[in-house]
Amino acid sequence: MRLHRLFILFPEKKLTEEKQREILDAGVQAFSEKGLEKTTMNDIAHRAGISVGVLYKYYKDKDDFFRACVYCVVEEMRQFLEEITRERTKPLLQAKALITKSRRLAEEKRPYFRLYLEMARNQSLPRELIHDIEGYPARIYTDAIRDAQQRGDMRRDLDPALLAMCFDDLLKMLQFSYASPYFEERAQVYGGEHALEEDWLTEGMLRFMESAFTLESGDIRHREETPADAPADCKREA
Amino acid sequence: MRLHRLFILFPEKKLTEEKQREILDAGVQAFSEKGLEKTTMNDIAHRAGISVGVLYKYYKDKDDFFRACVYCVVEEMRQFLEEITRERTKPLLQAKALITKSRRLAEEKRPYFRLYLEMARNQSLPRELIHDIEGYPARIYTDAIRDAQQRGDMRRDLDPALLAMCFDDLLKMLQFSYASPYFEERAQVYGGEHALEEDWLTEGMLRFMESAFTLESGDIRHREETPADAPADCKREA
Amino acid sequence: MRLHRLFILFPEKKLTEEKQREILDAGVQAFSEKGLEKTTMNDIAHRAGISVGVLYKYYKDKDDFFRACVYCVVEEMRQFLEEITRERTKPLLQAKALITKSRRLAEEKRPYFRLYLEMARNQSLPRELIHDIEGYPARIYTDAIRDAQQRGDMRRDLDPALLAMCFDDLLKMLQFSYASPYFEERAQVYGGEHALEEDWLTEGMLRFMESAFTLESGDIRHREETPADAPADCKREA
Amino acid sequence: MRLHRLFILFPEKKLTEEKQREILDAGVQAFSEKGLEKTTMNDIAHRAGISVGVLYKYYKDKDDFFRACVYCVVEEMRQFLEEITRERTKPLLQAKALITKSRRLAEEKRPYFRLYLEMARNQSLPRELIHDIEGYPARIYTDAIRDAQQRGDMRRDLDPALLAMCFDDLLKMLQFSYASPYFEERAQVYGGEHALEEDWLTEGMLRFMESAFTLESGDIRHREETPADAPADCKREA
DNA sequence: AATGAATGAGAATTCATTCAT
DNA sequence: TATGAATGAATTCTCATTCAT
Repeated sequence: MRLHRLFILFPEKKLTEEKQREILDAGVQAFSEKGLEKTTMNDIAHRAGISVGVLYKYYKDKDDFFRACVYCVVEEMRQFLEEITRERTKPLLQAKALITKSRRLAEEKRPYFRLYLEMARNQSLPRELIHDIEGYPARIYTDAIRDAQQRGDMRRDLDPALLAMCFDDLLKMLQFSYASPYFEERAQVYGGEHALEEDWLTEGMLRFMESAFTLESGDIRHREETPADAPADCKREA
Repeated sequence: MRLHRLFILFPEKKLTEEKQREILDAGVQAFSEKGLEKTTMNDIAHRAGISVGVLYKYYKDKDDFFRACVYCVVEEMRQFLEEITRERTKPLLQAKALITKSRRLAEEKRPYFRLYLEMARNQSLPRELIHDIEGYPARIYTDAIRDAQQRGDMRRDLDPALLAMCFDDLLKMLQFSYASPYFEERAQVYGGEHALEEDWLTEGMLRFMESAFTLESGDIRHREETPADAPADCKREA
Repeated sequence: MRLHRLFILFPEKKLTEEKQREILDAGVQAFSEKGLEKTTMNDIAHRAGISVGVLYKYYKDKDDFFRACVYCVVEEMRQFLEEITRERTKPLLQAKALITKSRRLAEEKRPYFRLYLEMARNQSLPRELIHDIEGYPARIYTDAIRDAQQRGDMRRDLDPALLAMCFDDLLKMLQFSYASPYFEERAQVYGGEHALEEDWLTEGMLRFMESAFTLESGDIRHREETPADAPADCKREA
Repeated sequence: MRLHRLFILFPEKKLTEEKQREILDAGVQAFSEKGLEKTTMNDIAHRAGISVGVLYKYYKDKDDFFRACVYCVVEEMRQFLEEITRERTKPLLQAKALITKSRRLAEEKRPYFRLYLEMARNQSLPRELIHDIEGYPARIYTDAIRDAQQRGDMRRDLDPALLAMCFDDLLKMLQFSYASPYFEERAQVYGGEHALEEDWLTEGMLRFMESAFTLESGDIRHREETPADAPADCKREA
């Protein structure tokens, strides 16, 4: 009621909400571009079209603001993960969707993933925050994998939590490859100039995972020694 | 490389070579502890037992010194990799050794891996440096994998370079888990309190890789649906 | 004075008069606690339960408001002095009352005296303001002393204005001792832990003044040399 | 020895000592002119002909520097007091010298006494510092007074510590009158335009003290009531 | 060649004051 | 008229870099 009246009297107050968003976006952008320390509060204020004073009205200090940006990004990622896992298809299909869409997300929202790296190196991050951030995907992945193991869709010779971590390891590195200049370059060291432009990385990793998470040692079939001619689709110039 | 050059510049001072080492060590330590920006040149000079003036005699500026530290670490890692791959055992055995010893290395030389993370976020790293750094392991891994594929020891349905990258992805995340506070905590989110102390992570990842890199989709064997009782070795307390 | 003017400006709002009082009280409190510069306009507004805008409606700027607070305090002190000197008893009795009641006033209204100190250090105080503030007590004291001199109740060998000033000097220091943390501590340096709690300071100063303002050099009586045993009432534990 | 060699090798090092002095002087000057908060570190650096960096090399922060200035002033005052009390003349003569020379000191070194006022209002002064500052004069005065009481040169009806405090009260106000614009003006309110230029204040207070500290109530002599004509030397225009 | 004091640009943060609502 | 969000100048403090000794 009261809120509604306020909304009518000061419809601009809604701008504040929007402005908040704008400010955080400016922060994420700036931090991901230049890093925590090289980004100045003035820079952020300028990008957001506000004065530093506003920044300090909403946030205690630079670190507080940085953490808010991290939360913002983490929340976005959680939503991304939620959306994909909402539709209760087979875990393997979900994983497939996750990988494919991660690539697009990482390309579109590079700052988000760079901010992740920026955060990961922060020495003063409270334990709880880390659990907050990693807990959700950890649970989602582990549960899905346990589920798949029970259905017989996934290898059962390993702790589901470990498989979940390996999955996230690979997914994270994939995302970094599309978001961080360093890991981008690294991907090209491995996959050549077009490693990221074409489907080399995404498709390749997808296919790697498909069997890596499905087959267990016991599934091994005897293979007769074969000569150097590998199948066409796995060849590539050095 | 750099070290060699310096040695030539001041050949009369055998101490210089040693001192250089000390200075770089101080740098690696400091940078990995506090990050590039939070580390001061005075701090480094103090740790190395020299004056800032010396620092600026050997290195153009802070960034130049940081890069030298990175080189130093990379060089160390290269040697580590070289040592392990020198003895021409089977690639799979080498991988095994790499993983097991990586853990120990990461624990003993945490600064090295933290410096890697610190470096990876640096936006102003020249392409060439990245190729320099990642090129060596990329080549080693890819060659070894191609080799193994030809012998039939490794799945052939994927580009060796891609498999190499996946391998390095997992290895890197493993190393980070033992070296970076953030990834340490993350490992515990997945594997519980003792994820790092016991062999949960190292052993688990090793076993994951064993089949992940060996089996290909075609190897799939029909498995009869099994009930909820997973094999003992994949169970874990909640 | 000022208060009167404001009352005329907003005569329709009886509340304003009261609010004014509240605002000034908030100011006096804040300024005396944290000093002129460390007190913020927001702080004052918050204490007074108003918005900064109001502050700037009534007062040109922070300095103007500070001066208003000073006036307020000075006015209060003037009333205090007026009340005591209204009843036309002997000057010496008035002085006695002044000292005794000053102590109570200083303890109850510490902010008033601290604000005095805060004001006394202000370099940009207009001459007139100082004359305004000190003129009233100066006149009262001087007149009373001149009066007492004529009656023979006070030493006549000195200018009544000078005696008045000495009296005010001692009175001020007494007040500071009960109101300012620094002078409080100083009193304890002289009189020990309980200098202020018991009557050491007040009573002592009263007795000091009694003869100091009464006797003149000519009154000197020959005193035979006496040994170390001072009279009981001047002894004190170490 | 070593110090001597250093002195010869780097005679400029002595400049540092001198520079220290210059810096503190600049600080005392600035703080006493504009107050603790209104004085900026840049201002001080500028006055001292150095850069802010130097200030922060020698002193932790502004507050630390302020305290150093206070110590510097206090030390100076202690020396002043020491010099005067060194020659073991009669306490009353020492008091006389103290008052006379205080005036000159206060006029020459106004900043010192203004800094005292600036310090006295500081809320965060540690107890110990206050005891440090006030302890020395308190002891000197109290001892001298006790001594004089035993000789019969001073009134014995009061605690020597209390008399000491009254003496210091009057001395401090005298000093303030010559050093602080506010108390200067106040002195003129009492003593007229030339209160400070001529000897009205100094001489008057001296004569006031002479008997105030000498005579005790018991010394009172009966005085016959006298008419309004006070002695010439105590008259003054209003 | 080594030292480390000095420099001063630059960053974080505060707060008096304004002004749109 | 009252509000209090927004502004941005000013201040403290840091630290890469220089240079006289």
